[in-house]
Amino acid sequence: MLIAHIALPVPLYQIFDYQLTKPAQVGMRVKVPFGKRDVIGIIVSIDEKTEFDIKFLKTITTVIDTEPVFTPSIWRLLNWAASYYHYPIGEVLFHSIPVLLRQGRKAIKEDIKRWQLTQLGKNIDLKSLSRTPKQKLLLSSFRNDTPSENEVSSTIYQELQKKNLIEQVNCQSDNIQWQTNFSINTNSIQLNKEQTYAIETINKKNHQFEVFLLEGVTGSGKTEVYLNILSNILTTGKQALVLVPEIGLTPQTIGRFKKRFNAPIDILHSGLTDKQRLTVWLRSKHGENSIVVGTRSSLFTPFKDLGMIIIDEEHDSSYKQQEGWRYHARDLAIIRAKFNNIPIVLGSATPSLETLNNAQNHKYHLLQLTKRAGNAMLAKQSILDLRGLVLTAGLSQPLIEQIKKHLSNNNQVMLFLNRRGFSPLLICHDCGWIAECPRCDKPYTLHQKQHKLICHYCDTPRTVPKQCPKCGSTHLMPIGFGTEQLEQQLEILFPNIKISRIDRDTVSKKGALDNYLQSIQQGGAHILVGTQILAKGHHFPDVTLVGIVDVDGALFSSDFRATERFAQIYTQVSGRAGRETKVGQVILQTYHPDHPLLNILLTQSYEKFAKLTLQERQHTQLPPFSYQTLIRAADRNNHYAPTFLQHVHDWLKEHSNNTLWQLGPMPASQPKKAGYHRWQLLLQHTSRQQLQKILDQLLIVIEKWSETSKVRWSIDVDPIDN
DNA sequence: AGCACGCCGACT
DNA sequence: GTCGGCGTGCTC
Repeated sequence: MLIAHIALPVPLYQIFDYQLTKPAQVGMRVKVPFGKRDVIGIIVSIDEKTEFDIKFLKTITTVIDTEPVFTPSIWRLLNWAASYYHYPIGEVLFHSIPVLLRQGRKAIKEDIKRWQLTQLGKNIDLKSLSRTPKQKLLLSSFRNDTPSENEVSSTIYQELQKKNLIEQVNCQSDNIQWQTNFSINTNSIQLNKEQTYAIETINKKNHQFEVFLLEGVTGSGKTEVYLNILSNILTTGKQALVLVPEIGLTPQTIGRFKKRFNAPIDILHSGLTDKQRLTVWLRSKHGENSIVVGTRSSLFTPFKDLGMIIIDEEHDSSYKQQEGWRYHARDLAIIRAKFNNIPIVLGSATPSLETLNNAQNHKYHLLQLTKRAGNAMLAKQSILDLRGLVLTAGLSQPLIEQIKKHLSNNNQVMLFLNRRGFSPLLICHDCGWIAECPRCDKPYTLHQKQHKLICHYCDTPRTVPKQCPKCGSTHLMPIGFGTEQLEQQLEILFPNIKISRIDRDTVSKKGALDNYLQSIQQGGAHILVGTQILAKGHHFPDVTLVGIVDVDGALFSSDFRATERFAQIYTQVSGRAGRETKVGQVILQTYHPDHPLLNILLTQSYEKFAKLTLQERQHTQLPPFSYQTLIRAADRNNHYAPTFLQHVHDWLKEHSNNTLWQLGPMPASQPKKAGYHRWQLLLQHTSRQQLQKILDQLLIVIEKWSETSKVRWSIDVDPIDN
């Protein structure tokens, strides 16, 4: 009797066995009875053995697929990933496929429907449609055999169909290979020596696994290098995968890709419907597109013949999934490239220290672009000592004077403040009561325009109280400042200047960011206020002054990666100030003007900072010189979670002969969230393999403990705490 | 994760 | 008297 071992979309480190009576292969989806319900599963292996009592085996209801949903290399990747991240294989497999496939939809392209003229439509006099000009235009375009696409609303089509002038017919999905018509639209951009060298080096080795780190300062032409190496891959008929950070999908960059290659390019962005996602997935699997550009989860797109992976802005933390299966898309992409034996290019102006370390050890091939295009000059950078100065919404008088100066030259000013809202605190002036989120025990942030208090930890809003609930006083004061207040102050200080605030609150509406960008691109005096969103990716050619309103928050954080993140943001930002003809200026406001990090960044470079910080990490045995895993646990009574983690700690201590460092159990960086008390235990080891082995054993025992079910626990391999 | 079973509190 | 709260246990 054949027995199929099935992974199910449940959070269990377990495979379920079923009788298999129909032909099927590993990697296919099946429908099976599971408890009282029917679920979709994926066949992980087929043989004749089972650990389970064979009498009680249920039988697979249906085999959904006619071929495996996973390509061999994705299959290998996902199995590797499930074991590396210690996450249930069922969840991993299901996470990686489009939603519609998870729900059991057939993995085949739907018949492509096409509109065509009916006999009546061919012969009817166009004049009869003169009262409906749009229908007339559409009909005549059909007659001229130039059906204009998207522009026409679907209702026009339906009207014509009602009049029996056009009809829908099925047509064979056109199987035209893009390779046959492939061409490259070369452009006139003159490559510099460094670019040429990078391109040649990568092209020389583009048939085998190798990790390239393309370290290119802002404006040094990384995209042009990408386009050139992609040309080379596409010319051989292979496909390519390009990963970009979450907000990095700028229309300009995508436009450049589409312009350059006469081949289908698919973009996976958050605005797609499930159906569109499935279509891209299928196209890619069947080799019908040349390039897929997308964010983190696009990593799991199957390809018929993948030839290269590019990770743009590889240091960006949005590549790390922060809930559920906490994988790192950059790290997994490297594994994927290795399994596929293809090159992978990591691009960044400010590589992560992990990646730089690998480059220094010659595990990665380092290629540098140090020249800014068109001889753009580096910005003047200076520290503004805030001690003893009077501030208005965080702005010192000297900074305000500088803003004035730049605006009067018809230039633009960018101000960074990594804090949304009006003020991060609302306090009662008479009794000191603080408005706190009861679920998180953290102060609410006041959002004045929305007339709401919003908890920035769990996102729950509430109305702003008119009175202090403790003493009844009506004197409630906002303390501290965020982008909203900064914007408001700037409107008072510069009444005739355009001001755009760009943060999560203002760009959440669809198209809002595009509108802002457009208005900014038009040029002229303009102040941009924003959080980190502003730092990423966009080109603001007329910005000549960048002000970092509050750097101290980043310098004195308990997270050992905070300085790295600050250095990255700072470097990216200062790289954006000024262009060919205009010298830029960057001003940092701080109460700690002598902080060594600031001085290294100002007088030297990100690279120098990175080298020094890596040395420090080596001395303190922090990543990348050791490997970490975070075990989290949460409960409602603040008792089960810490005791559970204490047991984990004790068990590990007993079973790891002192080579394992443990920190905790301790309250998580956000000790209470959405009604749950959160605890964590940090594990650190100098050997990745050893740590993996310990985790393997740990999981087996954790699963057996009865107290485990009393907590919500999770495991985070290579954590990046936010 | 679902889903059922099971045992205690406040309601048409 | 029941409806429903969520604690507990199980799923081949």
